[in-house]
Amino acid sequence: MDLKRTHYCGEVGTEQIGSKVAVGGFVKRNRDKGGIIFIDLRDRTGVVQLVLDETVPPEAFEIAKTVKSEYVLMVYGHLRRRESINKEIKTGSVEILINELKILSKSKTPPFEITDETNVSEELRLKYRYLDLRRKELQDNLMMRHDIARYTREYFYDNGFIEIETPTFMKSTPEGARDYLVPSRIHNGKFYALPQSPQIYKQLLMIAGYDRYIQLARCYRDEDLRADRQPEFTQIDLEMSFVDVPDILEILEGFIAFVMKKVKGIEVSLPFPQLTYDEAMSIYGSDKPDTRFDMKIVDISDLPAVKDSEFVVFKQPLNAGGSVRGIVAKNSATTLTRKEIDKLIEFVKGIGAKGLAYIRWVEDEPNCSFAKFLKEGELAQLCQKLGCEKGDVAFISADTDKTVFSTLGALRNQLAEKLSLIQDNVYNYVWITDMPFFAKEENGEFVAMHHPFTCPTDESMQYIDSGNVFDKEKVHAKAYDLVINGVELLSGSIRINDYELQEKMFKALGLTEDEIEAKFGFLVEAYKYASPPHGGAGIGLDRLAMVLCGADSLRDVTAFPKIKDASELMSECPTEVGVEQLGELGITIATNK
RNA sequence: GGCCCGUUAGUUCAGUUGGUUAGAACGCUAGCCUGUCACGCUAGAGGUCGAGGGUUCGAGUCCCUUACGGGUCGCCA
Repeated sequence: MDLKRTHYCGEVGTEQIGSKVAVGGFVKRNRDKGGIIFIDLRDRTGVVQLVLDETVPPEAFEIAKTVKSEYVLMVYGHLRRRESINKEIKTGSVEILINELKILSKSKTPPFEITDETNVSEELRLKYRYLDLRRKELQDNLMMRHDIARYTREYFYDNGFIEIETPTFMKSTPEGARDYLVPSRIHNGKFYALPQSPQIYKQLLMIAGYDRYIQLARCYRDEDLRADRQPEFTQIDLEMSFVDVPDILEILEGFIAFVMKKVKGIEVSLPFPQLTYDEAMSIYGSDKPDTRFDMKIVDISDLPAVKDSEFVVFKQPLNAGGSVRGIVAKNSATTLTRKEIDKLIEFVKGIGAKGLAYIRWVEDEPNCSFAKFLKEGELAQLCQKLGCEKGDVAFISADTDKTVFSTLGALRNQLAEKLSLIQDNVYNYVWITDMPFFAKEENGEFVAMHHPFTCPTDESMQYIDSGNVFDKEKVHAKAYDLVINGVELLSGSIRINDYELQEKMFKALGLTEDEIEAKFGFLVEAYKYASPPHGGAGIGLDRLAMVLCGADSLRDVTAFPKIKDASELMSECPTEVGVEQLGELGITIATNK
């Protein structure tokens, strides 16, 4: 059988009129008019119209009558101009007059129609993912993802990076995210871990002198999913020697600009703005601020109306070392009715706030939820400080700094969505630098905010072994995140390349000598053989694709994604395995639900 | 693990204070149709209302439990 195609469906045009063509594809639609039949044939490039009338061979006409949606056809014919042009599709001015038509494969009636626009439930689409993937939207997304991967390699190869594959079976080091474990058959009772990132291996590559490394690395984290979090994902992983923070930011900015130019045709102006972590938190209440809209947080703790207030909601947090801060939603007073504001208050309660004070200024006078605690003129002062004018609504949060920031940060995003403050096709970039090294757990223990190999800033060194526990909160790291439109797209740092400092940091994190030796002994040992200063980053390829495709979920840029409980609706994995298989691994299952 | 939302035909949905035989559109099946392209026309099939229990003379509708899906918090060095 001759299956050789001369063209893709979407690639025939007026230039080929008169020529013989052979195309294959899926039937999008069969419009049988009785004496004339039109079939829309689709492949990954687009759609072309086939036509059969009394001039074509009767066998072909008879077969065409039986053709249904999603059948796979191979057709041969002549390309000709259409009588009436369809401006909606790329190939709308031509059609193929059929000589021969073969049904290569028949299809059951699909559970949903394969259309460009769909409102079918995602559950059904994921169950029949191979059908969903026939749709243009997903094909376009996966093509764009392919382009991103291709230009990523081009950019980094051209900048002297070499691609090296690191193991996906590695030693489990249960710090941070939960590892996916792989049992060993040969070593019963022992386990490999799948990498959460190739972090340690790439550092070893710098010690080995490979200087500039890149890998499109599959990474795995056994944590609960979100729209922007899959248990397995791809990281553009890179590491460079003989660099400090500015050198790495430059290379990374260049990369983003290159991809934006190649994939989206957008010129990006460099360098990107930078905010320290502390600035980002106090201005936007978030370490991944969406800077496409303003709505900055204003600290009003010092105003007499707040500082000297008898309002217990303000008084109590201030006495406990917290603060009172607010944001203003401009021109929102008519949209944000009392009912809407109540909903927003419920929303912030859901994320840990005790409540929310507000000033709503619709008519001549502002309406304030705590007016009875204000003295003459204080409301005007409040409004002035906040920047709240007629037509605006101001929201005020009073609590610990941490809660105030998370409340207003989340509220800010919520308001932007409610008030449609975000334009399409706008990309805003911001570096977040000088991250804290330690994060305090609820039990009071300190863990590494980034990872324990992150180099502290020069100014922080004095606090590391000062012996004062509170100094730990002052230690900042040479770590940076790039945030695009409120999405944390990449994260990186300069690493510690001095084994003595590394041991010190491990100890500051509460690891004993024995634990350090057991978990990271080989890494500490490696650094004893000298290492150039180095650092790097991991760029979320999936998230980059999500942002560039304008998708809301990683599922829309992943061919076969997992759902919330980390299972796959199509194959229904994970599944149980037989006792024999488990026996070989020396595993017995203790509990069955 | 907590909280919130959803589940009615193959699909997307409607379904009034609880009241006769649960509807529509698309899809599907059959027939007709020589310029359609969201083709058109005619006819037709298609439902344990997610599951279980309860209240009631009577439940798609009210209550409880549960399953499944989504969002979010915890979690994600």
